[in-house]
Amino acid sequence: MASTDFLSHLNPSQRSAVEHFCGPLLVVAGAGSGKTRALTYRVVNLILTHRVDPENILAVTFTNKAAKEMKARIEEVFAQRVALEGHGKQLEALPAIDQTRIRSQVWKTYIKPLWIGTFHSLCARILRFDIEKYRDPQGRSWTKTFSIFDESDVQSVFKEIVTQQLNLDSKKFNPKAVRYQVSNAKNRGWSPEEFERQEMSYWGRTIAEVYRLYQGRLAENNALDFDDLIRIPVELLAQNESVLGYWHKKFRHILVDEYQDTNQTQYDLIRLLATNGAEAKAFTKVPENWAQRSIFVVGDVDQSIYSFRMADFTILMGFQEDFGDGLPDGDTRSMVKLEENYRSTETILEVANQLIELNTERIDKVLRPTRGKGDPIYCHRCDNEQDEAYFVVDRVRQFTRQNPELSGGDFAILYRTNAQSRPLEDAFIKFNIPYKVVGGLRFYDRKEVKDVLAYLRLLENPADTVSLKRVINVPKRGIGKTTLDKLDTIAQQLGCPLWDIINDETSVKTIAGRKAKAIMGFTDIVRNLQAQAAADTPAGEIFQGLIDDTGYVRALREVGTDEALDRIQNVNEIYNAMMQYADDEADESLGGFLANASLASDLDSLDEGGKAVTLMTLHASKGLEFPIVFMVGMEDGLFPSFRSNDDPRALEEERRLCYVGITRAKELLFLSHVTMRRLWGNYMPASPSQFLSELPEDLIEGDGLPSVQRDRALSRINARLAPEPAAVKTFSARTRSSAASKKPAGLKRVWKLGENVMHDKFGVGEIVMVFGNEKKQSLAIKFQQGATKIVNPHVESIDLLEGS
DNA sequence: CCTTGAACCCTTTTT
DNA sequence: GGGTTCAAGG
Repeated sequence: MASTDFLSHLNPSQRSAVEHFCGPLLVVAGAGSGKTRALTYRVVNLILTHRVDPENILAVTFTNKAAKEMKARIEEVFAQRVALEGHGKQLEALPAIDQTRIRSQVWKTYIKPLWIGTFHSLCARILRFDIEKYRDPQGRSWTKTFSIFDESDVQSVFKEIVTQQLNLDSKKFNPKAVRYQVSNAKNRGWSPEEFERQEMSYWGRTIAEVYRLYQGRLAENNALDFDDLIRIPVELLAQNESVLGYWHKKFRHILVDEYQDTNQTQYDLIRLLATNGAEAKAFTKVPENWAQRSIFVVGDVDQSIYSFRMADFTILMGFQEDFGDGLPDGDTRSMVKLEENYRSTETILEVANQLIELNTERIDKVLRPTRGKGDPIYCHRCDNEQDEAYFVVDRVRQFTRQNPELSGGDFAILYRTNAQSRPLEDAFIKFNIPYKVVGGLRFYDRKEVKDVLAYLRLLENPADTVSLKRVINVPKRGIGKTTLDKLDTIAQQLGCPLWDIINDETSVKTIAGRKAKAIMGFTDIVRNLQAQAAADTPAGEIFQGLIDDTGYVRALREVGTDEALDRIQNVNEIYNAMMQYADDEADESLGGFLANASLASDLDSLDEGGKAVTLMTLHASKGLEFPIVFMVGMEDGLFPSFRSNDDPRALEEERRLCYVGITRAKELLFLSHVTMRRLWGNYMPASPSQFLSELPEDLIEGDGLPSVQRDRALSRINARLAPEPAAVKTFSARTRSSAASKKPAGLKRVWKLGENVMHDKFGVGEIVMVFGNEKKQSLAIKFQQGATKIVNPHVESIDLLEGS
């Protein structure tokens, strides 16, 4: 077989994306159009056909999970080839020992040298080589053993600066809001000074000051946050020609997935690497520049859902101008569109297409179905979130009962906010159905895991005072706040890390008096373990020593509660994670493991197709697919979020998020909303999401859309799903008089201020505010019962009262 | 110094 | 409703 036989699995557009060799290429890839396949095969093709050395390839993925999958798929292609060429057989037909040998050989030759990962993990890797060459504008520097602060570390630093160091009014300067501003500034590539220039007010000056102090704090701790992980390489490449030259020369072929979700700094990084520092346009103007080099980006503007962390899809939209030939679609050689969808039924695609067409900021593109029509979308209206959870569980049970080939892993429940998982979890527990929540509390966010990791970080990086403070009295050693404050004050006055103070016997004795012994007990343990770490002892061995010496597990065992035993389990799990990392990456170093752990996310370990039903946010679902998808909580204010109320661009992003959710489904899609939702303890009325009224009615069944006749809905779904007796009876759909009395859609009325109205649930009220335009109105109504509510007249049943 | 209970945020979305 | 933070008492 020719060396390009693997290309036969591709359609013509995919094939032209994969076979493109040098120069720039933008791949506009709709949901489910096989872009992962295109990326994977492109890497294979570069190596096989064009003889590109794997170590010259840089592929940026959006999640660690995607990186892992991509490596696995590339490995699979190569392993099959070696089996065929070397043994004349399919890999599976060979003895197990040969399979293993082939795989490990392929891994070593082709996979390990590839640079595949997220922006964050790849940058962490670059920094572990080169961070010591970096100086920030204040002349500060970091060492290779830098810590990566996670979000909660960062939050606590901000809180300390805002409320203690600067003593600001936390009403006006909410530490979280300030942190968000600083993060945004960093992702735009703004220094504190630049921020001040952009926001010339007391507010702006104050944020800039916090930003300055925060950066100082990071430097003192020899630490970086997630934003710095990208920002510092960018600054380093911009300030150091030889470092830039090295990486530019190394990464000849750059691939970026989910390009619509890159932000300014990430773009700068890619640009610097690709062009050796030149502006994109200037670089492209000289064709020879691209002689042995390419930049290949894949994305879909309609799936841009991360603008809250400064992702900017106009970067993708500018690619043609930037790197490309800028020619129209028919003539361009620097853009390919993948529009054939292999994932979903025609119905699902039609619904998705019609929804997303309401957005104004897009690249024109449709998803063409390749599969059959499929079943209608089913939209259900529930009384409250428990009712909704039971609806979901009910359907899952019925489907799995009637279709033995289905397992829990074929179902996904998607929601807008993490907090929505609770009622769903309760229902799954009650009916004893295995489920898995993605996101929420990460493994690495658990207290006991953070404690152990803080110890480990301290071994690598003694300047990490945040970690030091976390563990100095864990388990309890009688080192309290007073003692710690005394030591900390001195350290700050001397401008040295806290560790340097407590590591000096004399100082400790002077400052801490009778607590000195407790502190020295702690420093002895840490010093001993640090020596091991410095001698490159494998991470696993250090971990064991740590657990023994600190008595961390012993203390938990003494507590003896179920919770404590769980924690011991999680501590053991860290060891497993270390072994796993050492295996996967052939790296036993503590530093490697720690960097990896800081960047790990819950999604990485998600096992699709397992027994457990997956519960997650719509954001987390990007890139995944499931045969059966439930989108719950389709209510105004929740989805779309109330924060997008008066911001059209934010609303478009919510709509894209809805589009992402819909296009996850392969076979069946369920939508649901509730009439009453519990918020901070008390029930609030909720009206159906405006997105529901934006979907094509003729493709949707069920009692959830006011305009859809219930009869038709019930007949179809009930015909397929036999009714469940007993336990599920309490939540089976019951006739709602209000649903039956709904006005037909299309009868749209322009509502005016001051009109008196009758609402079918809340009674008589007066319109006190009108939002939106004639096409899409929402009303603030002050009801006689007292409450004022914002309602959507297109989906709520409202009548005008005579004489108003 | 550590435990207890009241006050107090909170719900966008995440590498 | 629920998890975290902060003050008072042991």
